[in-house]
Amino acid sequence: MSRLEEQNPKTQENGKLQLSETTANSPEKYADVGHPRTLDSNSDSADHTDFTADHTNFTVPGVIPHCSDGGWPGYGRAAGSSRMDFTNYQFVMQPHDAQPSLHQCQIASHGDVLLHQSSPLHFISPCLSFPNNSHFSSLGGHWSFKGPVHCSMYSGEIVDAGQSICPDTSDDNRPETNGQQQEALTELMPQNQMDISQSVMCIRNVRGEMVLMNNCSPGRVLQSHLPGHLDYIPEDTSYDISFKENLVQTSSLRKDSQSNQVPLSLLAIQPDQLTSSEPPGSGHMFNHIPRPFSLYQQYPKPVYSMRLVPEGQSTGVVSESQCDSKSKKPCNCTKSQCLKLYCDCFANGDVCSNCNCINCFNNTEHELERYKAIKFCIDRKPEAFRPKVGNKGCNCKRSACLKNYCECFEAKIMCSSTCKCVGCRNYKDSPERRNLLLHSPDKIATHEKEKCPLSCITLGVVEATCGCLLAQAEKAEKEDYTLVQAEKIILEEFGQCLTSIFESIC
DNA sequence: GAGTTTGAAACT
DNA sequence: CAGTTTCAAACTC
Repeated sequence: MSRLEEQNPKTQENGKLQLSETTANSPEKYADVGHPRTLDSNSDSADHTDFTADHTNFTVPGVIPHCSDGGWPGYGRAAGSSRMDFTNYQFVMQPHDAQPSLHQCQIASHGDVLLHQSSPLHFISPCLSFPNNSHFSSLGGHWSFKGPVHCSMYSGEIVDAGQSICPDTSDDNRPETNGQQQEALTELMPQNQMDISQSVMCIRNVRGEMVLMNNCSPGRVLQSHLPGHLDYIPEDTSYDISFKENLVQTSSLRKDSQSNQVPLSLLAIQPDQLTSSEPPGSGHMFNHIPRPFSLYQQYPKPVYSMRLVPEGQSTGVVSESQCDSKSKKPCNCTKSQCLKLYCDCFANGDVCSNCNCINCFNNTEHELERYKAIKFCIDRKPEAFRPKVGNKGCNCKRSACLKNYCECFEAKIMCSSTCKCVGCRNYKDSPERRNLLLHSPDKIATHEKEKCPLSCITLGVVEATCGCLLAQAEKAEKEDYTLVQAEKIILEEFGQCLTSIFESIC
């Protein structure tokens, strides 16, 4: 339930609000903008890439322009919004017939995303080999959404392209369990969906960030033999190396990698806003394991995290601290082996770390068991790892929904019509709730945030808006729009989204 | 820290 | 789907 709903209750029944159906982030609201999202990678549209004569430098018009002022003429400046800061960014490529140089960078250790059949968005992403017969079968040449974008998509669901970085299958250093692991992973993947075990995905997390994730084995070294590899390496960290490495691959969505065309949809990527969950030099910077998503606590550690909102601006959904892995509460499981949803770590897609659990299998040492447990949960309940709060509602009977037993209260949201609670006092005008908050200043701080008018800009709204913008970007690409034309329709779309949001607020 | 309460998850 | 059991977190003392 959105804050708008909370502010516009129709009736109150049995201590529970009956709410208006008109919301800023309702699926219906954006249903008309759920354009089919198809990137026709096979199309031979105009070459958008501008190469210099020596083929050593190129910029990607419409994707990540190399702007002299460090800015970006596209997103971020729309409708008077604060400009997202972009640093100069330039890809450097070698001629295709040049001896490929070697990049080495560690990439994510495992799969990060579990797709399930019920997910509104499915990828179709065959892996294709590079023309140089490299063992990298990278870069699905074609990707598309199987259906229209569901602008009301759940948090953490995949909303954008996934591309593959396929590891060296002859890697002798692969852990012995990898075969089993791959098998388990394969079992996890429904048909017609991309092979997440060998993939890089671009997803949007609950904070409105675009997050690329890949799925390789721990410590695996990716040796890049890309025909168009990156020589330009920022000084800072290898994260950016990884990012660019993958961005180049991700950018090469065409079957014909010689075309060097880059989908306009990659407009969403903002390289200088990358964040990483682990510090440089950690030696295991991407050593994390597959994890589904949840609304609270920790999220899949991104290999590359690209914010869609300017740094420092919250989506109003989850605070930074909530997402900080360091803030993850340790579990105390004793009987579940931390492989059931009783375990908060497991339920949140986290591996146990610094927990007090006993006989824990939710760790990197028991990946196979963990994979199977995840599969089991998803098989039984496809939405098992989806955000629960706001989608399911609580079922409290004795706590009046005013204690942390109540998931809604714990999540600092009011109960909604989706809840099945009895004797609920967790609604807007509840005297008990008000009294409780008055006597708990710490709770006031968090609960009162809900009253912020901007709180209606929920994750759903952000996702819907981003979906609309991406749809326009893809449309522009498909129809061979010029950069100016593309920017125009995207900005117009953004304006319409803002108008819709504004109208919803008012 | 031990015991109790609570509600979600798991099971039947 | 409903009822029961299991489980771990929240809470109380």
